[in-house]
Amino acid sequence: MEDTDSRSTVETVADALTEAVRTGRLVPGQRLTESEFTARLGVSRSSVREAFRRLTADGLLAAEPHRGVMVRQLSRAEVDNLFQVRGALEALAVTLALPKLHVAPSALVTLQSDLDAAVDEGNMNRFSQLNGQFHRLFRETAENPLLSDTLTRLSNSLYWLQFRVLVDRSHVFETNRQHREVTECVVANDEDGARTAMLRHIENARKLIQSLPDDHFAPPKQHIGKNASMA
Amino acid sequence: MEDTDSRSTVETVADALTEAVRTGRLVPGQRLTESEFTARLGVSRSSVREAFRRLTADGLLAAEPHRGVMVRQLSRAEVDNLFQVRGALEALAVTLALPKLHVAPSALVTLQSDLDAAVDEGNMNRFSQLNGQFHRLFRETAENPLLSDTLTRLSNSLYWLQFRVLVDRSHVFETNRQHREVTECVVANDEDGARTAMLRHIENARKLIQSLPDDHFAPPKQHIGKNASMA
DNA sequence: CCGATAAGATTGTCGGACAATCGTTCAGGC
DNA sequence: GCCTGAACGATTGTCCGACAATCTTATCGG
Repeated sequence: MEDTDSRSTVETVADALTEAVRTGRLVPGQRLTESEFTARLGVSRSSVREAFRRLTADGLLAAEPHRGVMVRQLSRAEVDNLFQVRGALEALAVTLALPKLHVAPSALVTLQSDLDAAVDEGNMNRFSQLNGQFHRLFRETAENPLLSDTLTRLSNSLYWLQFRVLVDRSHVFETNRQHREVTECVVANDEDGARTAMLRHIENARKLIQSLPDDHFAPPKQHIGKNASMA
Repeated sequence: MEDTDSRSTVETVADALTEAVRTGRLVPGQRLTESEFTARLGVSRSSVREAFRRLTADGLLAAEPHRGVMVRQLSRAEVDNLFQVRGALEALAVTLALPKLHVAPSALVTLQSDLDAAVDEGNMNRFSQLNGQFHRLFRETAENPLLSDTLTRLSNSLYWLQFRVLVDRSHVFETNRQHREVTECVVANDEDGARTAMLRHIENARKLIQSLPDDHFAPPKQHIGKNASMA
């Protein structure tokens, strides 16, 4: 705990929690209590609460009134809902990014080479990491911060499930083939083709995730009425 | 005070702030201090801070570290970014909602009649309200809570600008004509037509908003803060 | 075995306190 | 006179302790 406090306390806590989720020390569905982290990280309850709320907004945690927060675990229905939104936004990202990527495709083709190499080596962790970079490249090249942030939030919610799928060797060839399809359409300046290929890729990811056993998902539940602020 | 506290303190504060923004008592760009509302609403600073964070996540307020929060004011670039995302998501809402609205179109056609009536009467406030209901009908019929919440958040950020545009009589005929176009496509079960009409409607709204004078927008973000712009 | 009740745990809210940071003001140096 | 910079006030960030409200769990009685 001898951090040089260059960032704010809340950021430190939030980063620690994010790391714990990413490394799997905290698994989806697991309940987190405030007191647990005030003690472990040596910060006040206020900071822990603030970090909880921030990560909840980021899609990494889920909060229920008077019941605390847990590592977010999606139901199958929520996965479908998320992929509908994700598909629309990733397609938009392709449309916005394509002109820029077409004139300067070096980053994309390099990334594609790395993906191919990772597949050849059977290095699933690296492939998973590069897969994230692939999608990030599109949403950042789109130069729309709102779009990028929204997609990042969706990705955060999916992190665990996506990881479960991507480490499976049996799907990696097909998945990477779809990547290559998108890349080739971008190089060929084929917008419709790139969009379609990306949508097919997203739909494929959805199906792979939905093929996971039930114990990876939250039980189907009624939607929690969040906020109704219009009249 | 004399409220029967059926909801939580934070919700009460958040609702009060939302109402203040909607009625125009708080205008975009205005800075809000915590102490101001602890005193006025008789709640603790914790609750005010929490309410600020919640409304920031909802897109109604904007926060900057160590500088507090203000009523969110978009720059022209942010408006464009928002409308790109909004277009993609409203189009998705149309696609998802169309089958359901086609078999049970009564709510939609009633709403369209009300819109037409509001136009005939020149009742701009009512038209603005019904316009919100029109879009809300699609995103709620889509039965995708994530999509609905995301679109609601975008709408919150736009509320003020949209209101400025909608109260202007000179655009209401064209705007409502586009509504009717969407409605007719839905009744005719023409998905592509409905999507296209909705996208045209959204793009039209963007242009109307961008035609507002500069003082409705936040200054464009720039990293170099050396200029002296005093008034 | 099941339901009702009591005890415990956890969150929601409060009030105060202090440090860190930002914006402004004002004095001094060029 | 204008710019630089130090002091100041205002505001946010963080911590602490306390209590009420609510949820969870354990216990008891039918």
